[in-house]
Amino acid sequence: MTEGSNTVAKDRLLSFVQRVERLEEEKSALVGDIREVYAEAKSSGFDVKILRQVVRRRAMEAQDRQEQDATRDMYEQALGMFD
Amino acid sequence: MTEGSNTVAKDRLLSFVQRVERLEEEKSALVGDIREVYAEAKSSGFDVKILRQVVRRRAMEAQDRQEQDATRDMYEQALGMFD
Amino acid sequence: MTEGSNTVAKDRLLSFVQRVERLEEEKSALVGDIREVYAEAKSSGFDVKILRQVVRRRAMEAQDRQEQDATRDMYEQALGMFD
Amino acid sequence: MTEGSNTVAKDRLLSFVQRVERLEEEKSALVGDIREVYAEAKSSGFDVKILRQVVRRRAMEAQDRQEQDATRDMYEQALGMFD
DNA sequence: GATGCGCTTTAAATGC
DNA sequence: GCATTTAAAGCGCATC
Repeated sequence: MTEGSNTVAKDRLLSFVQRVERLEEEKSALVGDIREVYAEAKSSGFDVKILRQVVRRRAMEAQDRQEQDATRDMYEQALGMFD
Repeated sequence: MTEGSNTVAKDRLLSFVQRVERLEEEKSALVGDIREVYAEAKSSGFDVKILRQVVRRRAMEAQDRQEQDATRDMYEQALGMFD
Repeated sequence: MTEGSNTVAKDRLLSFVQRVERLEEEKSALVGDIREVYAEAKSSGFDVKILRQVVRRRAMEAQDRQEQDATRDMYEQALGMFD
Repeated sequence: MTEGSNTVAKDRLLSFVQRVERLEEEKSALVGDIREVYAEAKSSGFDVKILRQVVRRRAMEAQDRQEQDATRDMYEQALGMFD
């Protein structure tokens, strides 16, 4: 075959792969940007690990977060983890 | 060759692989056991997700955990997340 | 104090957090886009799991990839995994 | 109350947590053992990363593995990754 | 009400 | 030892 039977599938495959690769590239750039922000925060004296936690927790609805905290607190009290 | 030159390496390779597989098997069994404990806790009315958090947090040294909590609290206060 | 002493730190904190959140938002959008491409590929009959492997493998230098394949092949031959 | 109303729940909670912790401990030991086997294999000249792949692949049914390889090969051929 | 499936999260491994 | 990358596990949904 010249321009054989599976050319279409081949082309689609390549198209999908390339679209993903393009998006992955952009994603990598953003990951780099985020890293830079944290690096800057760190050099301003903030604790990066905690900052990441806070960002995650802000993404949760306040309601959910506070309910989770309350439940966990209750369990940890019961276990004497604050004594 | 009968009992060819690479038989030793082959045997070592197989031995390593089998040792790992044996250990992985035991590990899988434990993972299953852990899952069962959580399932039991759940049917006693506990919140499994929070329980997992608590177990994780107990594994940290109490000191570290409380320091982390305090730092995070300070940041979250500053961000008005409790208002 | 009016506009107290820690206002600056507070503002910097908020600024860092918001910059990260903005970037995370963009990142999430990209992750969503990638997911969509795979979903589309899937509904064209492609195997998404394998596609992801292929994308990862393309990211490795062709050289590395072929070396890895060769080594793994050797091990698997030695273990009789193709018999 | 002395031996108050929630003592039972408290006890159950502690019991669950401790059971999990015991199992997690054993699991950690196994993870350590596995790591040691790989370390030993490495010092015998084997490539640990590839070994891990092989162990994973042996865990898949041979059938599944060969199907996956065939599918991936087809895709990679279509993408000209072997040219 | 189970079983698969995809998304999220957590843990482990790899490389600097 | 730390940070990034990769694999595994948990969780929720949707479907039958």
